[in-house]
Parts: sequence; structure tokens; C-alpha cells
Amino acid sequence: MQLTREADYAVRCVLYLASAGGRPAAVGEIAEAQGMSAAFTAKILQKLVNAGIAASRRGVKGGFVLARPPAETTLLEVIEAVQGPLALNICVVDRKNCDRNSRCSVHPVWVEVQADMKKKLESYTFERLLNSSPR
Amino acid sequence: MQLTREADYAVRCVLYLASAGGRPAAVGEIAEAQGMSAAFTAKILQKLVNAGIAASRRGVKGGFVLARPPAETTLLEVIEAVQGPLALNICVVDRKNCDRNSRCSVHPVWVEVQADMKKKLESYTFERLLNSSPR
DNA sequence: TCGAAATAGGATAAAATTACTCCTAATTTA
DNA sequence: TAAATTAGGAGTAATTTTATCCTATTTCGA
Repeated sequence: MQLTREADYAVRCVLYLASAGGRPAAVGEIAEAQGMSAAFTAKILQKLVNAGIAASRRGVKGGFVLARPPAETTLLEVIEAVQGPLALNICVVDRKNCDRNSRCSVHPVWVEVQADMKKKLESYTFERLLNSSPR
Repeated sequence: MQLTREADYAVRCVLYLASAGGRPAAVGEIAEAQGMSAAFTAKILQKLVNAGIAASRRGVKGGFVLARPPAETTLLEVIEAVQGPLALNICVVDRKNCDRNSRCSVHPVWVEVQADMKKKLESYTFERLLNSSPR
């Protein structure tokens, strides 16, 4: 029931890129600023690129930038980019793990709680996060 | 970000005990009814007893019952009894993992999302779950 | 054109957590 | 006293998390 370290780092990466305002940032720079290992950070940034959240440029003067303006990327997208789709319980995402005894009165609750979470995480764009007062 | 199998099973155990209406149910009976292994189910029931959610009676004709009426046990309690306190991110529960760079604009979001989840899970008592229509 | 700086991606490994099992002891009833 | 049952400690297997390392590829600029 906990965010992985990877997801936490991913959010911090995007936050960093958002505050860099379009200037390409190299893995080393991002990792150092956030106190994360460079190799692991690189992996995470690759996932963000594959998800279309960040874009990369190779070679000298290369680095990472956001693929879209901060207002168009949400917390949920970033989390799902590295963790895969949010799933509170197996049965929510894979119904066949649920209906073994054909009636399960908790299933709708998992569905509801998960939908709430998604909605909330979706409501936070990185623009909103940047503008919110720190601490 | 997912419920453990243990927590899922725990909920099913309590649900079973709630529907048994005060009659003691043995581990074997509960496990079989829910398609769970007896040894693992026993461990989970012990945690529920230690948390004050269930009560046990040893010996012949022994078994488990709910320690309180279903209306007084919530989903949150059961989940926390086996998984420990809900924690969306380390920094929510252990602030020192967060303030390394003294400003973290996502922290309040984790706190908010977690509080929402807790509130929702707390609002579901087992009485409410029993009375809700299956599926 | 070459070398340095950077990302891309595959393979692998260490650590932690999850999901269990097994065994022995204690308790209760008939 | 025998059988049925929970209590609890210890151990194990599988999976997931959290990385590291190596090689290839791309890009820039001298």
C-alpha cells in the first residue's frame, strides 16, 4: 500500500525538470540535486521518456526536458509511468481473482477507493505543484 | 500501492465471522470457505485476535468469533491490524525522509491522499458491508 | 574525423518483503 | 486421558524492489 521509491524519485525528477523550465538537465545533475544514485535515476528517466512525459537529447549538451508543459502532466501519470497502473487489489484490475465464491461485498469498496485515489492524483498537475507553497 | 494478500484474506475472515453471527468458526472452516490455506489463515486470525478484532477459544468446539459487533469494526482497522499503519509514502509517516532539501511541494499531497483513503476505509463497517448487496 | 559527453537498454545482483509452511506447546471439552 | 483446537516461534520459497554495471549509440565541437 505504499508508493515505491522509484515512483517517489520519478515525481522528484519531473518536479526538477519542471522547475528547470525547458533547459536540458543531465542525469548527473538531477540525481545530485535530489540525492539519488545516477544509475537508478537514469533508469527512471528512461521510463518517463517511454511514457511520453519527458524527452531526451543524447550527446554533448544533451539531457532531459519535459515533453509537455507542466500543466499537462499529472501526478497519476508519473506514478503509473514507473509503477504501472494503480491497483489497490488484484481483484480490481483482474476480476477473475475475485468471483471464486461469486459474491464479494468488498469488491465495490476497493473499486471506489481506487477511483477516488486516481481522481485526486489526477487533479494535481505539476504546474499546480510548482505554484503551491513549499512545506 | 497494493493491498497485501494477507490484508485481503483478513478482510474475508472478518466478513466470514460477521456472517456467522456469533457462532465460533474454526480455522479449517474459514480457510476452506474462502479457499485459503489453513496455516496462513491461522496466522492472520491470530493477528486479528491480538488487535482486539476477533476473539478465540481453544480446544474442542473452539474457534474464532468477532470481539465486537460488526458495526464497530471498520475496514481500516482490519487492514492496519495485519499490514500495520497505512502509509502512502515513507515521508508521510517519517518526516525526516522528506526534508532533505527542506522544501517538498508534493508532501502535502501524499498527506491529503492518505487521509482521504483512511477516512473512506474507516467509513465502511462490517455491518455496512454485510448489508450491501453482493457483486 | 575523432574524442568526449551524454542517453539507451540489457543483464545481473543484492536486499527486502511477501506469502507462506511446519513444529511444538498450551488449552479445552467430553 | 484423548481429541480437537488455538498460540506462537522458526524457517523457507517466491516475488518484488532497488539498485549496479556494461556496452552500444548518438551528438557536439575542436
